Amino acid sequence: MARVALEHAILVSLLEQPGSGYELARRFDRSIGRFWTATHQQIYRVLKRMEVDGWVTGQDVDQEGRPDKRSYSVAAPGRAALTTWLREPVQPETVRHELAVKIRGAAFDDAAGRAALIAEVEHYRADHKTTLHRYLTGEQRDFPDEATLGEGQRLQHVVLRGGIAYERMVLAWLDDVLDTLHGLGR
Amino acid sequence: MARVALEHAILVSLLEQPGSGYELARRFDRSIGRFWTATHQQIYRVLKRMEVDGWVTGQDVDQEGRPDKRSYSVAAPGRAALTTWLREPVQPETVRHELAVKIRGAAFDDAAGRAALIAEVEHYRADHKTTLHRYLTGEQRDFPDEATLGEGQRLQHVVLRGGIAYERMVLAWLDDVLDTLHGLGR
DNA sequence: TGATGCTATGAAACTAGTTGCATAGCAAGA
DNA sequence: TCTTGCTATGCAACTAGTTTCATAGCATCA
Repeated sequence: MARVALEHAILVSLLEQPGSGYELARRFDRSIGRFWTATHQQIYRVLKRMEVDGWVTGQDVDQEGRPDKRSYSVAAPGRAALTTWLREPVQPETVRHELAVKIRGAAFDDAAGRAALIAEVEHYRADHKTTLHRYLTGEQRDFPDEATLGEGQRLQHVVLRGGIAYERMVLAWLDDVLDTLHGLGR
Repeated sequence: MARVALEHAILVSLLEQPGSGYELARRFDRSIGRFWTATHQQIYRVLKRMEVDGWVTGQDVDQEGRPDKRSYSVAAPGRAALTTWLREPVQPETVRHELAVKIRGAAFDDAAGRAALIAEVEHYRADHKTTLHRYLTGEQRDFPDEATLGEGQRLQHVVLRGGIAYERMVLAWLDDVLDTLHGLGR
């Protein structure tokens, strides 16, 4: 994992669209969540540090009908830091796939555990199916015509296509997993 | 991410085959690395904790031609802890995909940065191609005939098929990414 | 008016994971 | 003999990430 990569994910998100910690947390649950996850506590803490370092500037915004917020945008040093980081070598992904551990672990559990795992896999599959539909809906909405897209949008689109390909791959694999689990009893 | 999931990944690995911290670290770089990564420092530390907790038992093994080692195997409380964990709900994966951040970040860099990114993507692609070939070679070696496999092996195989599907998906997506990046200049 | 729920921010304590360094056995080859 | 390289284990310091708890504005509805 790259050092302090969350900072850089936040810089990209704020360059695409300035916003508050709360808004960033929601993006990290949605569009950015396709490739990065973070809790709101982590985001607020890192934003403070970035503001102290001069990477971002924050200003309080009065809102009607809801609490005030503090909106951030990227300052020149932040943009310079991002450029430096962009040119560093990409680190290999760190993989931590709990379900795969449980599948291999099922070899050391009994029939009841096996049944529980099948139920879990089905639940997990339903979640991924929902995610895929959300991505596809978002794709229709945000990228209807490739020819009219700007460069930033094309890059966002290709990342989204990665998310879509990932979800489709997962769904196909989970079918394989379910077939395998059902096949064990026989 | 599940709480203390590394312990459980170690339990599964030790149930499949007892071994030392060093051996575990290598497995986590190879077969287990398909779905979990950990450094040797982390593994040694967690193994100590697991031994204190009575989850595993370690014993020193004299070796000829190489340094002595401490080999661990799973004790009854560890096996019980694993069973409990196996039946807990699966947590959604936490995604941290640095390359995706960099691709979206490329919208805020110049032509030189774009060229550097293309080189990085190509390097990254070569790594994944190597990984795919390693998986396919391992599959031929370890799972030549599905009909003769035991239950544990079938479960290991379906996890490996997941790794293979993942690598194939990544390679196809990286081609899409490269096309997109090349298409920006025009 | 009280309950619910979303928006909005944050402190504190903890757990997990990384990085750099250190040590040592033993084999093979220059 | 010296160097290189793999096997084998570990400490210390640090950074990243999670969990729990707390606060407060404002809208809606019962």
